[in-house]
Amino acid sequence: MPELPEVETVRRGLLPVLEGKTILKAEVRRPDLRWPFPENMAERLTGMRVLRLRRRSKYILADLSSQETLIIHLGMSGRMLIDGTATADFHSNPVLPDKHDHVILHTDAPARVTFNDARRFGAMDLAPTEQVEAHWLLGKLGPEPLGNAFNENYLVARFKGRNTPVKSALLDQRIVAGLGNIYVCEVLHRTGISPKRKAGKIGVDRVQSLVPAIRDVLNEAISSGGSSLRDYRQADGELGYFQHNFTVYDREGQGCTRAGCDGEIARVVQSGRSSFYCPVCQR
DNA sequence: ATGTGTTCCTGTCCGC
DNA sequence: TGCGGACAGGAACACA
Repeated sequence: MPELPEVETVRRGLLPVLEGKTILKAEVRRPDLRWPFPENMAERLTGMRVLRLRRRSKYILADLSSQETLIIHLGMSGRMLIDGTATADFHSNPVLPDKHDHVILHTDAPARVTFNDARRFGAMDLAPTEQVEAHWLLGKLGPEPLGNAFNENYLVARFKGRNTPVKSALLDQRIVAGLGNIYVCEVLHRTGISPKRKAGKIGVDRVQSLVPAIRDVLNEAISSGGSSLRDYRQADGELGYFQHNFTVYDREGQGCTRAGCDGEIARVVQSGRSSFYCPVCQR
């Protein structure tokens, strides 16, 4: 589920139960996810106040009162579940954890925040807040697509001379940090660029058109995710469930939605990932 | 340096 | 109903 808009949606959903709150207890129910958890993670979280809950690319960063920052990545299947918001539940009605509930934070919101990740491609680490940007997971990330450093001149320069398909280039987190398979497909459809076109061989004006398209798609997705935040206030406690009407993603065989285009959405595999596109209007 | 394929893990869905 | 295979929103890593 998590590309940038989903991670941002999750972050916003977590704000009321984490930011400014204290972690009363941390349950670490296995030693690792994609990588081993840091030494004594439970102890280093317990008693800490979350000063600020930030996002960098697809990472959620929780700055702690201990001057350490908790780095969270959701991988492919990671979810943050919130429950126990009713005081009575929190204190007296613990729910039996699911087998994929790996880390549980009890806060004084009061709330129980559960990191659930079936495939375990997610990650958690702790780093000094002052140096967190240089953490090995974050240090090589490109600019935020919604920030000022990501602009037309930048993208033109980064695409110049690249022989890789534009699909791969936009998935490269060193070029721009936060896009994933869905939104790259959507952006390319919106700009009429074939995912197979080499990044270095796209006209300057078309490369430039990618920048506002990326911003628009991400902002629209965040807006939709924001509205879906209401879901977790309901009984199941689910957070960040993202609904969106895709124009190409997962629409193989269906008609192209572009006005006046009668193409049929195709699927091709590029470096192991599915690309969905319209062979008629994407060139 | 750059480009591509493999790998980690579990769950779900689809055809036989 | 079971079984095998394909596939899944990520990205580090090994290798040409």
